[in-house]
Amino acid sequence: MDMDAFYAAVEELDHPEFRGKPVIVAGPAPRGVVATASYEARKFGVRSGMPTVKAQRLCPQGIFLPPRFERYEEKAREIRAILQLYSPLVEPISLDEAFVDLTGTELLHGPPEKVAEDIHKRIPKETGLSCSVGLGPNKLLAKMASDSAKPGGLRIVRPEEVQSFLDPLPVEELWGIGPKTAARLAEKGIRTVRDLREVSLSLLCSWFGQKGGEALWRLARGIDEDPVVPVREAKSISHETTYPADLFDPVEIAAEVRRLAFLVADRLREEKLLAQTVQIKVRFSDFTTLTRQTKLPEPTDHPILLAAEAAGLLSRVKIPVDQGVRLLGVGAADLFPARFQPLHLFVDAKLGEALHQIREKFGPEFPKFSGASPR
DNA sequence: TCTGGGGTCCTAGGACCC
DNA sequence: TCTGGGGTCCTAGGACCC
Repeated sequence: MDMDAFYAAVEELDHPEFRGKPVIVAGPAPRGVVATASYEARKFGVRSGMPTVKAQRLCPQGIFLPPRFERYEEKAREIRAILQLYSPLVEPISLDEAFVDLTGTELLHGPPEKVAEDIHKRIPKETGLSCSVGLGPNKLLAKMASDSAKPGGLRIVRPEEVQSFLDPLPVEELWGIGPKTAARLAEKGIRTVRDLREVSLSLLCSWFGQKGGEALWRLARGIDEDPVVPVREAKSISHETTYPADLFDPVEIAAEVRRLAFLVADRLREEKLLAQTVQIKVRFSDFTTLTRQTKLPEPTDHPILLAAEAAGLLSRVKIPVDQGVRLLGVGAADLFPARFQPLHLFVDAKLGEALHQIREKFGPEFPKFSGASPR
């Protein structure tokens, strides 16, 4: 199940005066990008991922709105609750998309075809938002079926129809084939799924490696054994910011890294997790991007420890003289449930706890990251 | 036109060990 | 003195998805 132009549709729901107009939910120009464009806006060529400034040029009469994620999350919860009436196996892919495993639900809810129709009618009726639904023998085909039904449709792909459904599609419509892989395939004259299916497994592996080749071979045949998994453990948590203007002051850059590390610490604590790996990401004016990571002796959620590690990683990065810093990011990986109190051998655990409580009470802008604090 | 923020998974090279 | 082959862990980068 995949919601149609979800963020834009929620805005139209909340602002009836916007309905039928080109609504574009986007980060602010000049550096923002389009998150979702309504179908009305798509007529002008506006697409998600497109820089906001370009969307403004293509569609000057567009209604440009900043995202309101909390509101979208509210609607997403309503939608998930509906899906969960039909199966306990609901796997959200994002706020606006989810897999529902209907295996074995027939006695309770009737045949999957009927359930798909039910969901397709019920979600718009109960949430006021349009959705597309795809039914297939596995996740790959359900996903591709719903894509082919957009907007507002329902598509059923039965096992015997799999190849005739996939064959005429361009390879880039396969879930997992992006622009790079599509371009490499096009160089070899492979444009449709049928073309791809005619390439032998061994040739694909010689081009894309063992795993890559096998993945393409299976995609072309609609083979997918991935189970529907209702709850996945997070593998990493991160925060990153693209600055309205590039940063040049090393003191300010370091202060920003510490601020982001504190945000990551907040989230680790909220989710009751400890991290043993700290990562930073730096993107320069020319868009070159690098990452540094390090493994800690023990997992932690301590804001000062995490900030110190992140700052240490930053000190390993040589910022070219002609480059400013466009983006900074801090991430945590190697996550463990915080079942036991971490040892915190070197930094007072009570200080970390106090910082967490201050930020809970007064907000994440505390303490001030002036850039003046020493490293 | 100039490229967000949050993720996942894969590859490749080097260190280290047996 | 110089040498294999395999495995694991760590790090950096890249492709892809929403």
